[in-house]
Amino acid sequence: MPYSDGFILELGNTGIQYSVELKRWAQQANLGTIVAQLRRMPPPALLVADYVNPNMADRLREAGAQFIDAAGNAYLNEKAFFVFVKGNRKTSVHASQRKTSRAFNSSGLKLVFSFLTDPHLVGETYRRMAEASGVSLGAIGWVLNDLKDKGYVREHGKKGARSLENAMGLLDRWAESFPEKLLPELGMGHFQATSAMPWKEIRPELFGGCWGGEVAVSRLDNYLSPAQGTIYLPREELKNLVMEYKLRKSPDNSPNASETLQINEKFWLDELINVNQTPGIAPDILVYADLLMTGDSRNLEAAERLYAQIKNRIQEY
DNA sequence: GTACGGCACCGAGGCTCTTG
DNA sequence: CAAGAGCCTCGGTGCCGTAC
Repeated sequence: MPYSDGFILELGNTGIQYSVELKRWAQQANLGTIVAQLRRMPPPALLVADYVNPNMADRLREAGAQFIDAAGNAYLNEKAFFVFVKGNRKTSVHASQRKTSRAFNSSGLKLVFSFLTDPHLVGETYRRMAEASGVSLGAIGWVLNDLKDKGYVREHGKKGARSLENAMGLLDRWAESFPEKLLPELGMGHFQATSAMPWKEIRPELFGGCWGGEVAVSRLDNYLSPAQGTIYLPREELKNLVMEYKLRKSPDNSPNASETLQINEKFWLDELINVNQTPGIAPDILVYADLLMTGDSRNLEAAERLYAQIKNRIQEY
């Protein structure tokens, strides 16, 4: 039985009806996204995945997110029953084979990012999209066809005018794939700042960059005081920023101390995307993805408020 | 003629399997 | 268990057919 955006599953004869979110894989990086999606569904909500690893199982349980997977792992916690199973191995039989999805690979994610930042771009030509997103012309067609298949882009009229459909659903898919497929390509390393709260001193906008994550949301939304800084910066500016603020390279596995900065490549172009963004602050959807990725409960709350703002912005189109 | 979208080919990178 | 080879997937380049 479908509801607006998913399915209802009734469990045996218990009379309990779950809203179901289907995930092909459930990796740690996606924890925040998954929990946020489940919270938005009519309770009780259930994650159905092909495989949940033991670490992920613990974290989902801590977050109160119920799940079952194809390898026999589960966390179900309703008044009538309690089930927690973890540690069953993934097998090739259980894992559904990965279907290649052009729309949510790194080039697709860049293009979708441009669409969500400026929905008008969907109606432009392939060449304009390529220019604005930094994705090659040849890749645009693949991504658009995939988006059409999945129902996120619709063409209408003889002229083939395009528009975004279910933009918030697209945002969910984007925020979910971003940490896994695009972010690993962007990381330029962790750096140690000289002060304990480097975001008070460092101004990435002087180098064409901006703050993401907690620092960004703290400036959009007074509620959250940042604990960790993420900067998006053009790759060629890294040396200049490091020299200006006397940053030291620290190991990638270093603890999340407040003076530790994560610096990522800024993959979009301000001039080409029509962004109504605050200077020095990353586009809202990127901040949203950054917050979800942490899985931290205060960040999830901030992300929910940001989600509402993004929804208003996109619906104005 | 020009701008547009589709498509085929190619190179790079990553993953997996096998062998020592 | 480690290292190397091979395969597969993905994204980019560039060309071609078409429509205006």
